[in-house]
Amino acid sequence: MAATESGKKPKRDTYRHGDLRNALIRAGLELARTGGPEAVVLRAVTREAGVVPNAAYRHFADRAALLHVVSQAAIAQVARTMEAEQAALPPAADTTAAARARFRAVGTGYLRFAQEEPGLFRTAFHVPGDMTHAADDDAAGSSGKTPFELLGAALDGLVETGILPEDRRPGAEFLAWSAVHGLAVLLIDGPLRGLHPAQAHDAGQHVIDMIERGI
Amino acid sequence: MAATESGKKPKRDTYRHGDLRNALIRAGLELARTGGPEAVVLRAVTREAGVVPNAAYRHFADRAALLHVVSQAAIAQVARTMEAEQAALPPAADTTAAARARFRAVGTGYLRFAQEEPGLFRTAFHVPGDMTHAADDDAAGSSGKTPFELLGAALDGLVETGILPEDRRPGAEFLAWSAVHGLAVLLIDGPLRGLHPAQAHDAGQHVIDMIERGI
DNA sequence: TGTACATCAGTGAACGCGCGTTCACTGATGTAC
DNA sequence: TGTACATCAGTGAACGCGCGTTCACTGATGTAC
Repeated sequence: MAATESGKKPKRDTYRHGDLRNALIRAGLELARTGGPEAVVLRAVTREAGVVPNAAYRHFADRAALLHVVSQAAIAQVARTMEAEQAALPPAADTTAAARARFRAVGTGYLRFAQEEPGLFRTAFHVPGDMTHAADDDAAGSSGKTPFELLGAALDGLVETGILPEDRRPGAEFLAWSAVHGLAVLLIDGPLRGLHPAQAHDAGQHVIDMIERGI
Repeated sequence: MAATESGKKPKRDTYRHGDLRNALIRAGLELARTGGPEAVVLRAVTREAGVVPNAAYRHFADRAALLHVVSQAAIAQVARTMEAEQAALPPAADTTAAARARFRAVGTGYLRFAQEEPGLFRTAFHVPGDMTHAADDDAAGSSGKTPFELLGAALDGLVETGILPEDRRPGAEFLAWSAVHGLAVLLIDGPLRGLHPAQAHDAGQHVIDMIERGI
């Protein structure tokens, strides 16, 4: 309605876009952020990028290929949040306390991401196996470790410091992951959705307590 | 292509259907069984029931209303599977062992349903709060308890027999549910999908072990 | 037991929608000479 | 430094699809007399 159309959408002055592939991924992340993986709709993504729908086919084979890349980027963000949680840890009294804290930070970071970015979290989990093996390309500035690898490293730390008996180590990833992921789902889509962030944090700490005791 | 169209779909000889509402629910469950909640598509459901699409509007306000009822029915099936798991328990040595076994059966039944009927499981979980409060109508033959109520009763049993200290009881539902539900998701949509049923069962028992120790 | 009539379950046709994907194109860019 | 040309990123138009939902209808059923 405004006279000049107000330039809200990215109007190019060049014929070429120049960075369309990345622009599409960014637009995909933006949509996934709000609406989860099902919101990563090819026509919406290209609209967002200020480009005609079929332009996407210069950079991705089809919608599934685009969504896959967006999903990988979301997974990288999960991993980065987990690493940030560890990096923000205060110095620990001893190596045992440090190992415990690093382990707990893995879960806390995972849950923090789920709470703060439910759409991206669901998108990250959308490609079933991808949290466990590294993405092909390394999104800016992370260690390149997957969430699963971070969890594994933290569990190794528990074993090294004698907190976790060595014979309990095998399969421990899936015990810890189950509990934390389950809470994430209850918080996002389940009966705990809408919980106050502080209460959600408490619930997370209780689940991690349970894991530490029960693992 | 066959001469008589082979009568695969339910051809009515009456003008009226007679039981369309239930037929639509049954068709919805059938579709949900295969494809989860997003497969409960109004046109597919009516097609399955051998009726014209808009006929559904005589019995449901819209697609969402139909899906909600289908979801409730799926929840009732989860509860029934859990109760069946408890009912199949061998006689226990004492009340303590009995309480433990009943508690474990809650989780085992939940996981069994998730593994055997992933589509219905996802449909049951589709309405966020509904596993925790009773459905309006009581689907044939169950106790009418929700999965959440069955879990609560089992936890109460642990407290009564002194297995679970009373001060740990509050909030214990969400610890147990998180762990079991998380495993269910990993088995259905996650990195554990495609696990051999026996291995999946083992994983379930390990998660329940963790809960018992850590709760 | 028989007839008139109101009810309302299911029909038939149509709508507008947004989707993923295809095709032939055009024109800016960067390279070779 | 200047020109010719091949490349290929993005355009424009169109497709067929299945979806949820609406409308005016029709005719079997069950009730009132």
